[in-house]
Amino acid sequence: MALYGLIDGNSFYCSCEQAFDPALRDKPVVVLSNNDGCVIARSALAKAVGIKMGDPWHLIRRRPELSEVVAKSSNYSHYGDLSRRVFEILGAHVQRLEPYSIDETFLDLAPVTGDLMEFCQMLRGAVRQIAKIPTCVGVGPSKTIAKAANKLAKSRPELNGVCDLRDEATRVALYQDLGIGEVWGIGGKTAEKLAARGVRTVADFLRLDPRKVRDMMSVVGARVQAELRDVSCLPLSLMAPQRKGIAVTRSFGMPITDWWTMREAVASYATRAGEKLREHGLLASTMTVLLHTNPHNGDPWYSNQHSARIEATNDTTSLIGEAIRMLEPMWRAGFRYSKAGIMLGELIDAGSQPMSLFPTKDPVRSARAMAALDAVNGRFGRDTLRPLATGISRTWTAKAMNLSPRYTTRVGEILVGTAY
DNA sequence: TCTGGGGTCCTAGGACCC
DNA sequence: TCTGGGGTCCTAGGACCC
Repeated sequence: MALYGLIDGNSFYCSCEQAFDPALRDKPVVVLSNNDGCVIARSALAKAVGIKMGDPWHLIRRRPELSEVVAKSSNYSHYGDLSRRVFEILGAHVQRLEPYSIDETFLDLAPVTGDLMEFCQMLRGAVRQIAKIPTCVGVGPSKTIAKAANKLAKSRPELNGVCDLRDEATRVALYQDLGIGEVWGIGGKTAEKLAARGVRTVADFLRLDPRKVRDMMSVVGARVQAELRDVSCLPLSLMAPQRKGIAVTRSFGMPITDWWTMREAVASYATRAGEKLREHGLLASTMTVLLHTNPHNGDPWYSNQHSARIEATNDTTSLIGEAIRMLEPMWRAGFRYSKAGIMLGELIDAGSQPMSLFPTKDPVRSARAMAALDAVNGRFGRDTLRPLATGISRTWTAKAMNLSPRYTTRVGEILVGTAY
């Protein structure tokens, strides 16, 4: 009988900062993204004062009631070191484990003899004592159930950090109240779709005909349902799979409008991508360069990406050369399209949301929008802008590459300042 | 209503995860 | 002024082939 455990670090990045600096342990702590832009991890106290994942730091720091909050810039090499340490400690007690992310790993608990709850508490104690990281453990007959158990262990203090869902009657009772969106593999979109059909809890979801689930949610949903029904479909994978892509992407704190600044940035991303390739012992045979303007400020935004087959390499100079070659035409086009987008917004007097006009069923608005579009294309060239459901954009794709990428290097998701 | 059938390969887009 | 970064998998649909 399969038996899985899932152990993960509580507020992992924050716990790492607190492990490093004990003075932070009784404070609300957040860890910030690149450029200290937004919150990517919150300690329990930070969650308690209402800080949400992704909250922009520049807004939080202005609120007087949050003046106690300590913010740390992210330090991924530090977190990686502690993560390896935690996995080492666990490996000393569990023969088969599958690290799943930087802060969590699945455990094969089937071979454990004796009291399983005591064993899980022992693991927690070892990690807390040696690595100074607090953890929670979920236990169940499938990975998905173990994930759900882990979540419950976190949200219910009376469980003391370990939640055991081996017993079917316990699960059935819990599924009555467990929101389907809480389940591993069910995201916001799917939860919305299910809610529209009156499916809100795991219990509701398990009542659905599996064929209907398959139709609605593809094999992914079918698998989730089976796993929740105690049919384990996701075995433990002991070998880390080969990387399929490597990405180096950054946004800037300020709009970048100078070509040489952008060129240098992309060169440094290509350099970093080369380092990662060599670390993994890989060559890239396809490269993608992405670039977009700030999508948050209400202006029409520009987004573009270009992929090309390249001669398999992990050489820095070659990667930089390819990246710059791809970047250059997109950079020039970005200015043109941004200007065109702004002109369109002015012409249709749509304020900051011209994209919401396309497509529209209102014939008057539609006609006005199309007339504006014609005017813009008259100025900037045919087909500069075309109506799309998701926004004003122009895709630039080389259709010549008909070979399958073996490994992809994506270099640069770049914020270009809109040029007026 | 019927329109050949069965493949492969590739891309774009969507959804999800941490 | 200031809004993350790095991944995976699945599907639909087009091009192409015999």
